[in-house]
Amino acid sequence: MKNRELAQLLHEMSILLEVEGKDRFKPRAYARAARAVSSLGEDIESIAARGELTDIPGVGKSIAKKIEEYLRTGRIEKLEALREKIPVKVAELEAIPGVGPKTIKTLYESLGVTDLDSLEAAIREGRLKGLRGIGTKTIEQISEGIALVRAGMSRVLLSDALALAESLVEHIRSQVPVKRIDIAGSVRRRKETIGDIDILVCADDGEAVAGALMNSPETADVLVHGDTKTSVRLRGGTQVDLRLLAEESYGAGLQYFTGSKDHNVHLRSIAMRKGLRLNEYGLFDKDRMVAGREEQDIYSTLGLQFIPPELREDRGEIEAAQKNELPILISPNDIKGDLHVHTNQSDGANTLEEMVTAAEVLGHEYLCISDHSKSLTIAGGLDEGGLLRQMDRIDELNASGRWRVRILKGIEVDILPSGELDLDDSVLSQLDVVVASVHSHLKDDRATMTERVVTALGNRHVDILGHPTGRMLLRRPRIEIDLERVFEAARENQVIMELNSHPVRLDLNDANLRLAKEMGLLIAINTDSHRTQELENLRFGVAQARRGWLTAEDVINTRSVDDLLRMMS
DNA sequence: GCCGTTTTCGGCCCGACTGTTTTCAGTCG
Repeated sequence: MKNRELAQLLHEMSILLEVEGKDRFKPRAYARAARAVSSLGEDIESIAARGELTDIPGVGKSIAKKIEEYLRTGRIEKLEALREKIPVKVAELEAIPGVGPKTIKTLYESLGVTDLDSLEAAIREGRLKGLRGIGTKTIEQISEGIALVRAGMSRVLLSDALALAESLVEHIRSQVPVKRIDIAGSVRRRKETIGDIDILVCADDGEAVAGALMNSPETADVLVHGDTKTSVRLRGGTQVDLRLLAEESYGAGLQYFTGSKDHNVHLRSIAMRKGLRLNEYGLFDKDRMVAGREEQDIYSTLGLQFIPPELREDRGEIEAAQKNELPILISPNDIKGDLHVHTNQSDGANTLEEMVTAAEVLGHEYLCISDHSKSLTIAGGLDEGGLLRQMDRIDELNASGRWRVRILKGIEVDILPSGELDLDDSVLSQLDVVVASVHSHLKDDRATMTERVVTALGNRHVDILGHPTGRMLLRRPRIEIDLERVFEAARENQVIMELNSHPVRLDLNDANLRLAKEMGLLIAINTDSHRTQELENLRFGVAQARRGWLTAEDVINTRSVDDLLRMMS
């Protein structure tokens, strides 16, 4: 996938153009194109091959040409020229909170600052003093910002952000009476990683609410404190924005601060076309508010279905809502069982019995035990003999009547570098569910890895491809693989794609899921649990599935155990 | 540079907060 790199290049162009300062709107056009490219569900190369680059919103003739140039040569001449003219390390400087294009321009033109080191030197030598628009406060803020960037202040996992946000909401509730309080922003949209946390409140004593946040045990610093907005930094480095909203504007604020930015811009353009004005205080006809108290009123007044937060990325959800064609998204209650969990027979922490008991408490109808296979020695993978003994044990437990949960026999079998599976077909054929996964030789090149996985999918015993891209959020990138090729092979062989619910994996991602669905594939939402508590991670998998536009129909483990086994046989 | 149920030209989201300004510019979301 070259999408990410291309998006970065387009973004860099937008900043450099802004520093150049010739045109006020060209930088915005490049920024928009960069965002559009980064949220594509498909390889940019495939779109280019079909000649459909200008179908991407924000990409016109000129940017399409530059994309083609990049795909052909790996470079964009115009960007190279800009870099030559303005040799600034945009990504480094832009990461400093409070530093944007204009500041970068000033620092570069007046002081020759091009990166963190030269900026730090300029501060040390006192050369920032006296620059127009930069006073002692700003210098201090930049100094602290440099330290934050150096410390690698980064995004956090959705699971961590959600836990923090929920505990802050509880803290505020316990301190101050509130009429309404909600988590908004990317946490509400359930993005896989989170930059900062947004909390919205309607309360009689707004100052007390802000105080509760500023004094919370998690709070390290107060960044901003005004009448309607307070921002703090938590001990872990995560920023929290608290906004106080009036009751009659609460829905409009919730809509506005949930985002995404692109969704809101698009929504506002629809309002404009209807002669209305939309902002965080409401939807207005001249000065008269026509919606604002409830979020759904904003959408209905604009002639739209209510759009679930997980879809609000301006990836077609607004057009679908206009036509009344939004999918009925899967919900946690639709899930009837988990098809990928480990026990202490391989690298899990709990016994088979403990895992089944925990699944029963969650109300699962079935649980498939799928420990690792023998080549994954570090995880204590099972060989054929060990697996057969586990299967006998499962038969005994199912027969014992101790649980309502039906235990299914499975394995997470390694896909070897050759594309062969790690266990003999004669044993695999006796299992209910075979999950096949790549755990080794993760650095195979794209062609090799694609061939390897496609070969594995050709084994008739494989039911599910486990964590198909192998990525670990904030830790390691996805494997190099042609997903479309893999999806085609999966369709031919009737293999199901896993949506691994572990908060670090969430693999497939939202865009991949949508592509898989469009290509007619079924998805299994599994937890890959290694301990009983992780069975509850289904919550994150379902959220990701919703971001991928999936309905209950698209997901195999919304089926009863009989239907499930029939579909996988 | 992009885009169009007002437009192929003339617009381009908008408000809060901060700092450095004596009336506003820059950043952020």
